[in-house]
Parts: sequence; structure tokens; C-alpha cells
Amino acid sequence: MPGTKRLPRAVREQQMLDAAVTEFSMNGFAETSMDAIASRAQISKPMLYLYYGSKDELFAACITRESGRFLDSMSAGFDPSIRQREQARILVREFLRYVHENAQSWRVLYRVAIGTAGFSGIVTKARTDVTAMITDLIRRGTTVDSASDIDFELTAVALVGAAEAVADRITEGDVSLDRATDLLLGITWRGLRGVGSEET
Amino acid sequence: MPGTKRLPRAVREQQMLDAAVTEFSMNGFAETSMDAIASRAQISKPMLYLYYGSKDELFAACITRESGRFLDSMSAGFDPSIRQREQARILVREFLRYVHENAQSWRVLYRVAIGTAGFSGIVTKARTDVTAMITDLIRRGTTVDSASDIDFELTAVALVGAAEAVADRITEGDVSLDRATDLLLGITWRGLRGVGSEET
Amino acid sequence: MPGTKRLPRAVREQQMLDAAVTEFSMNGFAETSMDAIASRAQISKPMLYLYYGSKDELFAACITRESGRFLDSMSAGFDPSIRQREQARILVREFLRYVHENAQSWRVLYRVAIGTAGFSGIVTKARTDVTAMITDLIRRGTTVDSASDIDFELTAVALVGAAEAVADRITEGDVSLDRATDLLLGITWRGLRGVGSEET
Amino acid sequence: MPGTKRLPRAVREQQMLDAAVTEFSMNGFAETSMDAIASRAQISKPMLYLYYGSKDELFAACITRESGRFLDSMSAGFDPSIRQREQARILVREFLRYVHENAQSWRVLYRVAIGTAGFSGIVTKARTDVTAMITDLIRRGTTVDSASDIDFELTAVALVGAAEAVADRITEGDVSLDRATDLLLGITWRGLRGVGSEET
DNA sequence: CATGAATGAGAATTCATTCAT
DNA sequence: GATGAATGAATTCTCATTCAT
Repeated sequence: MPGTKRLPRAVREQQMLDAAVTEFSMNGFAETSMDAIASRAQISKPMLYLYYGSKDELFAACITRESGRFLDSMSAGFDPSIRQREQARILVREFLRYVHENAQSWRVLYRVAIGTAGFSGIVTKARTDVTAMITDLIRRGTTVDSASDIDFELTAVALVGAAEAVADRITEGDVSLDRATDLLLGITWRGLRGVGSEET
Repeated sequence: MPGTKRLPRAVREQQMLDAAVTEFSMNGFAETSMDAIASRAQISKPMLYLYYGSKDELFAACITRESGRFLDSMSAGFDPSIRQREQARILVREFLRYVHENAQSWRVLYRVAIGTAGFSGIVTKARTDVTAMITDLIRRGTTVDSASDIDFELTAVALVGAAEAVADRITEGDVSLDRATDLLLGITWRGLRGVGSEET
Repeated sequence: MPGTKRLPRAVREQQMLDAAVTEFSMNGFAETSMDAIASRAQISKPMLYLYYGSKDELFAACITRESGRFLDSMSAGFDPSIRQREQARILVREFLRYVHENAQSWRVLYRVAIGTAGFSGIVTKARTDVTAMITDLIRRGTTVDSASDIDFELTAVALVGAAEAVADRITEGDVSLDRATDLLLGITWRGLRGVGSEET
Repeated sequence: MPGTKRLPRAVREQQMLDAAVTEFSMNGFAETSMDAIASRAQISKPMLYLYYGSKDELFAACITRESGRFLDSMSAGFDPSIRQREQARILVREFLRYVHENAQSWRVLYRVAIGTAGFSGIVTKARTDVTAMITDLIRRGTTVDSASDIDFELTAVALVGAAEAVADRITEGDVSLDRATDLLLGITWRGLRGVGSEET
């Protein structure tokens, strides 16, 4: 008889979300059954429904929590008062660290939710937020105003995309965090060095 | 009674794959039913099974065809004898053009298949091939040999990631092909200028 | 392109029935597909339907032909003018020989058709015919009339059942025809020796 | 909404098996649908799967239960210390009684399962067990040792076959248990009287 | 609160059967 | 006359979801 003890609501909730994130990240949304989640969370299915109402809502809760955690991590490293270069290094480092230490979270967000009709919006929102940070960062270091806002933002999009691709390699375990950070900054930085200036 | 006409095998095959790609790209693998595909292709379900055997095989056929098309497009633009800069522009341009003109293909490959257990391999293979082209391109322009192979490859991964992220924006329709090409090249190029050299 | 040559109807029919009997005897009625039969007969499915109308009719045709063959074999050995003992030996021998040489026929009749709703009647009919022969044979040698007809018939039923059981062993190949014949006659004969007389 | 009541597992199990045996015995394995069984058992299909996993397993459970019941009945009448004649009468009587009172059980075992690929083994096992009892019984009364083991066994096979054939008539309701018992013993006994001795 | 028991609604897959050529 | 192409109608099996206790 699973979970016979009465646990405070908050604890239970996390227990369930943990189990759900694990299952969803492993098998995708549709291939994950509520049974599997309940079983991993060591509670009964009706509990799951009591707390989250439906599979959809549970999945939404998962990716909302995870994208929140992700954004919290990133935000923690974001400080407008820091020098641009330093700021960039911190953000990249934080990003890769998060992915490295929370591979499951990363996977459920960027591999599962993004391809699941009806839920990609939540992830896209998180991505947009991060991109906004980077956009800010880029703009901060640029005086030339021949560059339009869309350029800044699209550049940020590109850099975030680069970071995500490298992050995937991190989760595969064949690249070190330090090397990846250096490399991304290398490209990024020199790439940034003239956004909006001469040449194409 | 759908599709009462007798069509030659080859035509029907494409008809089915077209419908399948559309459905899969919209709803993901598991969330797409064979009924939905049959209905869109205006044929009966048994035809799908007659031609493709199972849902898995049908999906595999889809992403195999699409990744083939994608790689063909990219390969067509790959020519070791062209100048590095010119080559880069052609590849980026071709990549964005493909995504722009084949948004569904792009989505089924890079958003759906990549997150579907058992099928990500085919897409990963395509991505690896493209990354290999870029790796080559980078190496071609570099004489310094302080850069290890992994650096070249990881750089290529990052650039491909950047292009993919920008490509997503392209499919959303709010960015022009030309502007995106220029921007990516801008970042890319200046970023490339010193891979493996001084500074971080 | 199977069976492109035009064959006389009678030949085709046998070809089809042969294939059908083989398939049905191997896999049972429901587990056998019309595809499998057509393929084994080297003709197209529509031909099958042209000649036999439906799967049910085809199966009926099979067991009708086979039970006919079986009864023909038995009847050939039935001759009211022969001495009872000799007659018994001939019938038993013929029965076992048929099963031995036509294991497929035996199987489709007594293992498949008998357990298939709607078709057991045809086999039961054949069995009844054979039982009638045996009933006759028994009655012929009995003068006592304390035995009712039902006794004669039930005795015949029992003897036929014994023969069928032994026949099964024959098809399994671990018993010789001669030994089985002798044994069955041994039991039968001594068993018969007083049907309807003293004791119980 | 069938069977709204909550029943203890054990009760439901029997309910389901009863329904399944009935359906299978009427229509054979392949021709019986899970829907039909669920409907007869007044439960929903998922329950069948919850309890038995698959149609195959359900069928296996049916014939395992039925052959167990059958063997239990027979074993109850088997006692090496009883006189041979008495023992024979008890066994035959018990056999016919079982078939008479459990016609469905008999049919599903000896008419359906025996002709269903993959399941005949279970029934064959039961038949072999019964045959072994009879073999023992025959041997017990025989001192002559010119008879080989195979003779004893084949004789038992024949007698069991005779009993099965008579049993079929019993299920058709046109023969009384007593008359059938007497008749079988009559044949059997006099037949047994000299197994292995002179003459053919 | 908690849960074992139960089900409605679908999804993949297979066939017997039939046209259009 | 013969068949490749096509489908309507099941059938097995799974799963999200809900009561009755």
C-alpha cells in the first residue's frame, strides 16, 4: 500500500512532480502513462487526479515548474550592473551548468514539451525570456544604432540556439563544461564584437 | 469511399507520405492516429498498412524521406572548391531556404522525431552530416593547429544550433530570409575568424 | 503473376482445394487467411471467390471433399458378403491406412472442422456413416436379441472412438499400422464376442 | 454500465472464467471475441485484460482450470488398492459423469483446445494422465508378460478413445449414464481379459 | 484521506471481400 | 478471364479517468 503516511500537501506535490518529470523526460508525453507516474511517486492514481486534475494539467505543471527553475537559475546570474563580458560568461556558464546538472529537466523541456502539441508555448516562453536577457546584454554593449531591434533579438536567438546545441552535447557527456563555456564565449564574443557595424 | 481511383504505386506512396508528414508534424508521433493520416491522404487505413506495414515504419519512412530531401538540398550547395566565405553563404542560405520552404519537413524532423524514442537516430544522423560539412568548412579556413578536432566540431555544432534557432524564427514568418542569412553569416564569420587563436 | 495459364475448371478446383486443405489443416479455420490459400494455390484471391464464393463455402467444400474421400475408402472395404471377422479386419485396416496416408485430411476433419462452429455437422455425418457400417457389422454377428439397437449403435460408437484415438497415435508416427490393427481387432473382437449376452 | 458492484478478486475471477469457458466452448478460440466474453461475464473488457492479460492467457487459464477439475474428478476415483473390476467401473462411471455434468468443460477441452495451435498441449497432458491411470489398471490385471508396455499403453489409448466417443453421445443427451457405463465396461472388460495372449 | 476496482473511448492492426482495369 | 488495388468491419489491447468503500 503505497504512501500510507499523510504527508503535507507541498511535499506530496513535489514528490509527484518529480516522478512525473522523470517519466515524461524518459518516454515523452503520450508514451508516459499515469500508472507509471503514480507508481514511481508511490501513490495511487486517484491522488494524482486529486492534485492535478488531468494528465494535461500534470504535464503543464511539470514544465511550468521546470521552466521556472531554469529561469530562476538564469535570472540569478543576470545583473545589469556587471560588465558585459563578465555578464556573458556568467550567463553561459550558468546555462550550461543548469543543463548539465538537470539533464532531465532540460530534456523534458527542450526535447519533449517542445514537440508536444499544446505545450510548446510554455517552453517557448522560457526561451523568449532567456533570449530577452541576451538581447539586453547585446544591446548594452552596442552604441552603433544602425542595428535595428530585430537584429539584436535575432542575434540573441542565434546565440541561444548555439548554446542549446552545445548543451545537448553536454548532456551526452562527451564535452566538459569548461571547454564548452570557453568555446561558446569565443564564438559569441567575437561574433558580438561588431553587431550592427561594417560589412555583412 | 475515399480515393476510388486506382493510382500507380509510386504516386500513392508520395500521397501517403505527404499526408503523414503533415499530420506527424502537427501533432507528434504518438498523438497522430493512423485514422487521421488515412483520412488526410483520402485513402483507407488498410492501404497505409499495405504500403508501410505499421505506424512505426510509416513514421520512419517519413523522416527518412524528409531527412534525405534535406541532406540533398544541403549537399547540392556543398562544393569544396568554392572559396570559404562564398561556401558559407551558400550553405546558410540553402539551409534557411529549405526550412522556409519546407517548414513541415523541418518541424517533423527537428521538433517531433528528435524527441521520439527510437527515431531520433535518423535525424541525429542528418544533423551530424550537416555538422560535418560545417566542420570541414571551418577547418578549411584555419591554419593554426592549436585547435583540436573537438573544438572544430563543437564550433560547428554551435553554429548549426544557431542556424536552427534562427530557422525556427523563419518558420514563424516574422523574419526575412535575407536578413537572417546576413545576420547568421555576420556572427558566424567573425566568430570563425579566430577559432583556436588567442583570447577566450 | 500466379497461374497465368488457363487451366480447365476441374483442375483449378482441385488445386485450390488442395491448397485450402493444407492451410486449414495446419492452422485451423479462423487462423487461415484467404491470402495464404490463394498464395499456396498460386492463384489470385478473386479466383478463389469466383470459384467458391466465400471462406465458409470454401471450407465446407474442403471438408465435404475430404469426408467424401474418407467415406469412399471405407465403403470400398465394406462388403456384406464377407465373413464378419474378415470384414472387421479389412475395415480397421482401411481406416488406419487412410489416416496414415492422409494425415492432413484426417486432421482437417477430426481436429479442425469438429471444433469449428457451424461445420462439425459435416464431419459428424461422416462419422455417423462409418458408425453405421460398424453397427451393421456388429448386428450381423449377433443372434441374441436381448440387445437393443441402441446398444449396437453405442457399441459401434465406442469402437469407432477407439479406432480414432489409435489413429491419432498413428499420425504421430510412433506406432506401426500393423501393430495398431492387431491391437484394435484384439480388443474389438473379444469385446464383441458377447455383446448383448450374459453378464454386464 | 455492467457489473457496477465491487466484487472480491476471487469471485470475479471465477465469473470471468465461467463466461470464457462458455463462449470458447460454443464458438472456438479464434471465433470468440473478448467483447463476447466480457459481455457474458457482465463486466467491461478492460477487466478481462486486468485479470488475465491477454486472450491467450485467458484461454490458457480456462483450459488449465477445466483440465484440473477434470483430473481431480478422475483422480478421486483412482485407488490402487481397489479390485481391478471395481476400479474400472468407478473410473468409467466418474469419467462419464464428469462429461455429463460438465459438457461445456468437456467440449472446450476435447473439441476446441485440442484443435487450437499452441494449446493442445495442456489437454494432451490431461489425456495422457488419464491414459496412464488406465494403463496402470490394465497392467495390474495382467500376468502374462508377452505383452510389451506399448501394447498396454496403446490399449489404454483405445479404451480412453472409446470412452470419449461414448461421452460425446452423453452430451448429446440421448444416452443414459448407466447404460453407457455398462456398455463400455462390457466391451472393455472382455477386451481386457486377454491382452497380450494368443490369437489376434 | 486514500485507494482498489471498474470502465468508456479509442488506437493499431488484420481480414474477408469486392471493384476497375 | 484474371488480377492488382482498395476498403468496411471487426478485433485485440491500452489508457485516462472515476466511483464506492
